[in-house]
Amino acid sequence: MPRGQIGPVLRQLPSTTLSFKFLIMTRVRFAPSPTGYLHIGGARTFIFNWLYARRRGGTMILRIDDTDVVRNTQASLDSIYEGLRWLELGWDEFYRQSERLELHRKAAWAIFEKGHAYRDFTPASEAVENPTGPWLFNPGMRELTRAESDRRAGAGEPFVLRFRVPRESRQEVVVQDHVYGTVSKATGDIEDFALLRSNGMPTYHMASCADDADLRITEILRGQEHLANTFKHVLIFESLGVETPRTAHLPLLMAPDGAKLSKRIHGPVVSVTTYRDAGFLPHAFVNFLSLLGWSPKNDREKMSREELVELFSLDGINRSNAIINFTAEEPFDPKALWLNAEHLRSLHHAELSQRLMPYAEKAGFAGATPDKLRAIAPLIQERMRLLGEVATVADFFFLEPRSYDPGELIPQKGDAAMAAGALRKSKEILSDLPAFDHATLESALRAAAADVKLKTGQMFQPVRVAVCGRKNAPPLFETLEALGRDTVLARIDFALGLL
RNA sequence: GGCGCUAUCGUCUAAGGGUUAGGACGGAGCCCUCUCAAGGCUCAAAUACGGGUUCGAAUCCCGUUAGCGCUACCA
Repeated sequence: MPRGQIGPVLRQLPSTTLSFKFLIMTRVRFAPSPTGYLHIGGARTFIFNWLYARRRGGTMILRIDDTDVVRNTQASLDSIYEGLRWLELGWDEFYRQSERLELHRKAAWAIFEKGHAYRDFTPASEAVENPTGPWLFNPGMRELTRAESDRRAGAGEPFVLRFRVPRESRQEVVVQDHVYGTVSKATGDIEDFALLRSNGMPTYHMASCADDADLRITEILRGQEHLANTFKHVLIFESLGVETPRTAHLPLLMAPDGAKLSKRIHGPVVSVTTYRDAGFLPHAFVNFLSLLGWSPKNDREKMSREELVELFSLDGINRSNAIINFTAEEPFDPKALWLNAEHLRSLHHAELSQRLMPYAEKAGFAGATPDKLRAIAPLIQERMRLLGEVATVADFFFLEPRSYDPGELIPQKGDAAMAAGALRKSKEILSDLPAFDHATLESALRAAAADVKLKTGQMFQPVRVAVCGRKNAPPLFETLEALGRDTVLARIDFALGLL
């Protein structure tokens, strides 16, 4: 069983007595069903729950809602763990609904015993549709006497256990949602939903409510798609005789076309692992998602995990859906990219190089070590938006530039002779320099440029291209220093051979 | 179809009766500069529509339109 580590924020909180904690302790849960990969909407729901739990000094629970045996897959479960672990947030308690079925069934039959549920023997194939309004219940089943119901069940006839939604008088089910305020629905518009399937498995509604009650969940933060379900849940909680947890429904994350995010339609961009593989920093990703549907209301954008915890409040959650921007060419929201770049820039060189290692290896940088990456970290840190971009930003530190266009060596308003002249002069100067640090290099090369009457740009470009294989690169002198004299001279020789 | 929810720059959002409707990303331009970045400055860009209420509406009310969700023995 995977364990989430408890974040440092919780450990910093003052400890309270057990009984005091028990009374006010906030308990929230993220309850994915393992029927697909972890997508960014799910990740955001997890993050909001986590932030709320940490803010309140409460408990974050991961509960796998796996009551749909037909659609559950191990691959999906693995993908959820993988995605959540990458977030580096952790969780405090873990449950699987499939291990708690007896609890759910007991709750369902308790509702039945109270007369708030009934057996429906209508075969699934005979379900009737109501073209003019909503389907509410199958005919003849609500009225079955208890004796008749018991007899048919005893005879082995399959049935679904349904909640008996009150229909005698007009009633309203009222929900006080933290985000959407007072929302109500007439019982006349709520169908007799299922509690137990004919195979004896609890439905989502039943399992979810029974577990929320048993786990003493205090607040439910979940996607807005569940807002309409909440009326059913209130009915269940009331029938169970327990208090309904307070709900806060989150506005949904949508695709740029306003449609629901879907892997089938929108591709891998909706999967959390895509962000990881591209080189997002977990806390930058958390920061980005936290800003979708929530605002600290003080114009803060870049926030550390600790700042997010400190600032998080249910009051800052919006009611309208948020669009996450991506295109076929650019799979990541520009703001996500910007935030990641911001967080990348504030990393210590040691941590940056550590985080860079796997991406350097993936890029095939043979000599890449944490030490070497650390040495070049200051040169590439503000030139990357994603860790994966190390492949294109730092290539020449590890691989010999050989395939560039020799024309690139020729500076503005110059010719091959000028480029060759600049390179020869540089080679001469660089060979004799007593030291090879960037300050020495800079003054020497500037003096050399004046010496041969070249503008600095005309002098430096040939060297830069010879050494980096392209015109756009990190600062020249620091780069030369990092590469070392032998490599630099060899590359200048190679370039001279191209001219 | 029925029910529920939502509507501020392209996107994320702030303002909850009185603001030149603010910020950020992205875009454009300028500056800095050995290139690229980063940074600094500037510009363009929004209250869906129609009615009310009010001295005054992005803000409150009604309607329209649009979008989203629920309407399963999925979650």
